[in-house]
Amino acid sequence: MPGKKKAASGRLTISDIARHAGVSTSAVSYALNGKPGVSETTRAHILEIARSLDFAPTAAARMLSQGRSDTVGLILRRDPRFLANESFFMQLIAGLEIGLAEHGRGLLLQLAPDRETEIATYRRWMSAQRVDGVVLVDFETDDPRVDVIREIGLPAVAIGDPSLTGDLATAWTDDAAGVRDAVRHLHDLGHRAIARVAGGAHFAHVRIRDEAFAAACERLGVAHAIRHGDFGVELAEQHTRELLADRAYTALVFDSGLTAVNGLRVARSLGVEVPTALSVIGWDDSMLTQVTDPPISVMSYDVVQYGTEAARLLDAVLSGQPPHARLGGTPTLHERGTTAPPA
Amino acid sequence: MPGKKKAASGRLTISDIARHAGVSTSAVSYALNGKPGVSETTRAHILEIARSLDFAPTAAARMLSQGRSDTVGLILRRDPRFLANESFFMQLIAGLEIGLAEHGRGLLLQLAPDRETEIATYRRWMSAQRVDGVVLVDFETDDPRVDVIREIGLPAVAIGDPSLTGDLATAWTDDAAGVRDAVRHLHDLGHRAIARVAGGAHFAHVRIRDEAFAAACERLGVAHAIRHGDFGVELAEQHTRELLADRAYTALVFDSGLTAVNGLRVARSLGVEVPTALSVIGWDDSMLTQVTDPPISVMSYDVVQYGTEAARLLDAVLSGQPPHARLGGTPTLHERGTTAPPA
DNA sequence: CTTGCACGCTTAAGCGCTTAAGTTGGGTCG
DNA sequence: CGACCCAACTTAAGCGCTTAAGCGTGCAAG
Repeated sequence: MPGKKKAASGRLTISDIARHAGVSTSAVSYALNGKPGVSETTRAHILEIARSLDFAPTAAARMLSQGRSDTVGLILRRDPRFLANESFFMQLIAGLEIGLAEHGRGLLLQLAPDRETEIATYRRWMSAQRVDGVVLVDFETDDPRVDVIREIGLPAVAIGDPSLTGDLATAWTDDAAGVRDAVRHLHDLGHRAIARVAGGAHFAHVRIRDEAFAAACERLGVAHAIRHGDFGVELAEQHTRELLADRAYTALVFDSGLTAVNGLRVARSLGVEVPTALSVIGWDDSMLTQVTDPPISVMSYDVVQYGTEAARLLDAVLSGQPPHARLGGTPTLHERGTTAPPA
Repeated sequence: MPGKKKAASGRLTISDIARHAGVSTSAVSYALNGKPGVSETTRAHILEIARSLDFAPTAAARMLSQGRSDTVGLILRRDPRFLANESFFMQLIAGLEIGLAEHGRGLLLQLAPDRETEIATYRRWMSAQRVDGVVLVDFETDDPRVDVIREIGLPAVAIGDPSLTGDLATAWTDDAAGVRDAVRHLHDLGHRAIARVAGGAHFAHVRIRDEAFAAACERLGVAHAIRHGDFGVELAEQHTRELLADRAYTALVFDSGLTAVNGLRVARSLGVEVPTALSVIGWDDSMLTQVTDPPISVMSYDVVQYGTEAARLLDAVLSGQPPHARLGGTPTLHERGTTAPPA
């Protein structure tokens, strides 16, 4: 009988495996971690025993001695009920998971009510070594997190435009190119007056789209207007009504799927037919924009893939590579039922 | 000058604090954890130093010596692109966070492609002590996880109907009561033939709603039918078309918000006016059902609150209380624009 | 004036791993 | 044939915390 000392009081440890295999704990450690120090036959023997006993090394002990937690943190700083409407984050999380899984890392998720709490949590995570790195989302202009993250030296990858993320490693999408495409397409259809119903102006990606939109319109000689809201439907609805009041614009470009759907409804309630009297383009592909009648033409890219790229970038940072920017996707126009030549 | 021995090579530890305060590390530990063993003045002194140095004890070291990880695991076993459409999960996660935060616990999130991977992850988490407990969602009839969780002794809280979760602590919503309400309301309006466009039949909550629906209809002498899909729009659309083909039913009750929205569109495309010729009720409140024209009447409850209750229940389990069931909410009908007396 | 004991603190052991630094024993080479 | 070396292990220290046990001290009770 193998066990002779400890009566297996509680949980399986590396020394239980060592005893069963008749070797020292360090041999087991070497074997388990694929490091040199044991012969191949011994290694196989140890692995077999570990497998048969369903052994997995205690995470905390590894963390403590290796100084790594194999965990990556993500803080979402939005109202929960809002978040739920943004399929973006769920897809992003899914993508992150895929990328993180490649190195066996887990994702620690946290919701924060405000910026201060978010930053305090990064500090706490850093000093407690709770995570090896973090993923930052929702960048604003002059985002305070850039400095904080550098100050505390927390490895991070930013999801946002490189113009906002300072010296952080950044996964980005070329929103500007997407906006240019949308405007060009509408122009090609014959539209000469296009308005943009945007999200919160403090979001940097909104500003970037704003600029690209204005620039593209001007280059093509298209009349244009921008209204800023907060990604909620109330403000977007108000802006849509205003923009539609004098029928000055023949196309509306929205900053989300939700606001586009709402805009479609508002237009119809005003007696404005889509797409014959008005073209509508939304942002971000989701079921939401596909179940309307007609289904909404949207700018979109593969968010899951984007998340995976971000995770890989973080992995590069964690393995010591200098931070750099990586393109995670370029939005393209998916034409469905809400884009057509103006009346 | 305080520091005299260690030149603070790397990270701040409890002994740095001890040195600064002129006490032993155990005194610091007692002080930090609010335990007896130090005088109040010493405690205040230590806390002040820790605060000023922005010290937080290394998570791994605490975990190792305490045998707890202060982390709770959640595995979502759904297609990412599907998940994104279910605002339910984001709201649930938000609620869980709120409840977990009450005891400083974090949420480790994982996506699993299939049941086997999910179960394997629970085993791994358990033997690695990666989490203190888990939250289980998406129960099926004869769910294999009930036995596995008991077998490995992983503390858990189930989110689902108590009839499915065996001896697990369970947070549930009284879906049956909600369905009864919906049927009664439609009956009161004058409807005498109601159909239900349901989600996947292997989901237990779908079965529970099925039974409550059939029972309620029979008690009231209402003709009824049920079609099972998969929570996707394709099947739901097909079923909606079939059910509407001979105008046998004057009301349709859907199992989600998405399918209800889609159903609304399908009805309209068939020339069936809502709510004059057809009443529609959806499930789960979300922006989605509010931006349609007319906005959809839904059965819903506070999912965030539900999540918080679940987290508190898990806390009870973790503190040794025997598992029990806790009602997290009862869906009620939010009447909006898609319910009216039949023509 | 002793005994006792509660208080406030320190000492030291231990949580379960990793890994640098030995320690063998067999093969190689001069 | 002895010196040497390398592969294959073991020993032991250390990661940073918690906590049981120990140890003076001061004060109340006997």
